[in-house]
Formats: sequence, structure tokens, C-alpha cells
Amino acid sequence: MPSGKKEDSFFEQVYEVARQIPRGRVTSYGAIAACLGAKSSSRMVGWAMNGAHLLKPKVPAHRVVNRNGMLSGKMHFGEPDRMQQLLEKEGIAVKDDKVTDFKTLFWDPSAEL
DNA sequence: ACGCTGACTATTA
DNA sequence: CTAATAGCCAGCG
Repeated sequence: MPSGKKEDSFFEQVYEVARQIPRGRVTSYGAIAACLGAKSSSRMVGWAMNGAHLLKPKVPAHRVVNRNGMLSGKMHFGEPDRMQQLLEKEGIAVKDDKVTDFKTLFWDPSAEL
């Protein structure tokens, strides 16, 4: 095994978990970070999402919101409304840039995975 | 090499 | 109740 082409960086783990989010569900940055053992590095999760849509396959970053259920990263999708439209298309109600019944739609990677 | 910024979260006032 | 601050760690100038 001359070439160790396994990118097990923190970012890669974030992308994997984010891809496991079921359709119609949402999760938080801290939940993913905590699942990876870095609950204090919630910022890194969000930073990882900065290039998530550039990856292959792309990561459903629109299903990842902050602890309040607010679409904090909607402005990074190119168009601010893109994230909300995607969420509503999956059956998630969004109001005032926040996910309604966020607690009910919340998907815990540590519990479900 | 150093410092600033940032898609967060929890705590304190 | 809301607002501000600190802690966090990696990328970029």
C-alpha cells in the first residue's frame, strides 16, 4: 500500500456524516462535531461546509443549521433563498430563516447513526 | 511565521 | 427575556 490515499481529515468526517442526513431531516453543526468527538469545534464544521458543495458527491449542507434551527449558512449558497427552497422542497417548513419544529426534525448523528 | 476571520455554542451580565 | 464575551481550530494574507 504505497499510497495512503485515505483522507481521514476532520473535514472528511464532517462530509460523511452530513451525507447520512435523511431527507426531510436537519441537524446542527455542534451535533456533527460532537459525533466526531470535537463538540467544541462546531465552527470547524461550518467552515468545512464552505467547500461542501464543491465536493463529490456534494454534501446536503442545506440540512445543516445552527443550534437554534436558524439557516445561518443560507448566505453561502450563492443565493440566500437557495437553502430555504431546498428545505421546503424536502418537506421542511422554514419561517423567518428558521426551521419550524426544528426539535422534531432534528436528526442526531450520534443517536441515529 | 503571525494574526485575523469565520456557516457555532455555552456562559455570564 | 436579550446582549455581549470567551473558547474553539483551521484556512488565508
